[in-house]
Amino acid sequence: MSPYLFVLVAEGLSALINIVVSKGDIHGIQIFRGTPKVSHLLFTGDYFLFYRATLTEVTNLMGLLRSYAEASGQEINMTKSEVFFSHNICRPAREDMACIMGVHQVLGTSMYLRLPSIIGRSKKANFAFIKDHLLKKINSWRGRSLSKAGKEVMTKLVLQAIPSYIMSDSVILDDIMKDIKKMLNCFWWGGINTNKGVMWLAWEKLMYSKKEGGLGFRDFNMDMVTKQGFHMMTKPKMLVSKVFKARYYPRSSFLEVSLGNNPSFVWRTLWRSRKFLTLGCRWSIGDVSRIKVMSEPWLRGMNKVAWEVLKGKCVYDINVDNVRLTNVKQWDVQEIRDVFTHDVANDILKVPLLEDVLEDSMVWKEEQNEVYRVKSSYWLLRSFQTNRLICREEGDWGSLWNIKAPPRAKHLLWRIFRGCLPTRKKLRQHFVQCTPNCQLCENSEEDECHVFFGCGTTNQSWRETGLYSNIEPCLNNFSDVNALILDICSIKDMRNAGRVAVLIWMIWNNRNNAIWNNDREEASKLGMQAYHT
DNA sequence: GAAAAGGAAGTAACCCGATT
DNA sequence: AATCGGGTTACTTCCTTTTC
Repeated sequence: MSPYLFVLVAEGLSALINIVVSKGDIHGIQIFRGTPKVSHLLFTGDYFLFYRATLTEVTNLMGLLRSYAEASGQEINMTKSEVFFSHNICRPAREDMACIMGVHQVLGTSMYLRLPSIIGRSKKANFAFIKDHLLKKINSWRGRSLSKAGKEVMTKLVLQAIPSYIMSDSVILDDIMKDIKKMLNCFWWGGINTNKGVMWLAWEKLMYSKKEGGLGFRDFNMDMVTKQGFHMMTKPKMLVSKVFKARYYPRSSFLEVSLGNNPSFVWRTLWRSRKFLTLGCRWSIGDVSRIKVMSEPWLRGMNKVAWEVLKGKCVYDINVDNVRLTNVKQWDVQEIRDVFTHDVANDILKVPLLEDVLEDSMVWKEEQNEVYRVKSSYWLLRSFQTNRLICREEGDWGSLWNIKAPPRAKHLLWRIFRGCLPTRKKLRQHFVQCTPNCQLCENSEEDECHVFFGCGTTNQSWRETGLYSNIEPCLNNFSDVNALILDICSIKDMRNAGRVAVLIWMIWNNRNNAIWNNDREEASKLGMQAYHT
């Protein structure tokens, strides 16, 4: 059945339930005083019904479901349904009621929408399934030979998307995260049939952005969680927002509340996102404002919320309304200058009071449309972490990725720059047993310089393409391959740079074919191919 | 030889029920 | 509603082993 029909029919069920609830025949559950009573949650074909575990309510519910089935013509499959009882219902009572309804009892350990429905103490075990998913996916792709560029797409679009669903409302444990990164790194550096191989770079270094010399793999976990926090603040009318607000911060705002007692796992996660929200969120001030001056982020262009105060006696109690003229939407300049230090006062006066903002509303300052985006949040958080481990690798990485060449060629250049191209010399440095000499000419040691510029065949192919005139002067000036290639890539003519990149890739490809498949191309042919790509 | 992985042990955090 | 404590689980740190 089409999903739309499902929704239409479900509306009917929802209405039915509402009627019965309002008559008092069935009571929804309330997890806390002040939270809305929830009697049902519907998600496409899945229905969650909540009610008291008494015989009358059970029979009422069954009657309701029967009339729904008759009216809609939809059979409810009781064998596929499950019931979960609270701990304080004794065993015989549970069995009786389950029997009346004709459904299984569950312990609550099952999964719903690919998420564990109850998260207990051993989260490691609860979330271990993520690793299985990933492993399956990787295995299903093993055996196909993917270029590094292909693997990049695969990793970014497929593999990292698997945990993202779970990541959107729970922070994955470090241990599991470590394993995931390990798996991805193995996949990245591994060969066709095996995930083994020299891991030339740690995953953390691949997570640098492309401009910083990495490949831009990301970990969005915290940012996705923060998105939920943003929703919680900006959409107070959503059911979840209401429930969480009533349970955890009934009298204060989301940003200033303490963790509270008996916090749930999800609340813990949301709660942690506050400090990241304060980095990118700003209040837009409405007509009547309850924003507390000291504890809420509402100033523009300030990284810290706290500041120095002149007459600091009760600033913690005042809100924005107190430093504003009544009736007119303007700052009370006199008052502000009296209470705050000079700099702070200037900052305050810079905050615009917009006529068309009626109510206080939270906006995301990193985006034009002021709506939270995981992407901008990621860069924001990262910019705050720069003083820690994250530092960029030296080099002009921008020009590398801007070259007009197929991605596979650019990836090869990147590997050369990063010093992780498995030439014989490099392999021996990593203590892999192999002969040191070039496999094509067997004259000299195989290092990058020799492969791409020194070897007889390659030299010839440079001439064939007519690019030799470009690189010849460089050969004498630079001793370092990186600097040489970089110089060629930064020449104005992007088409030429692209040709150089392609030819380099063809040379490397030819070398690999020669070594592994004993299949060697003529230099002239290489040159021609590179020229016409 | 270097980096990653594994192990052990001590410490912090957490869950959850009991208590008032 | 809030706090406390017992028992687990997770994290940290340091060290050794393994792998290429």
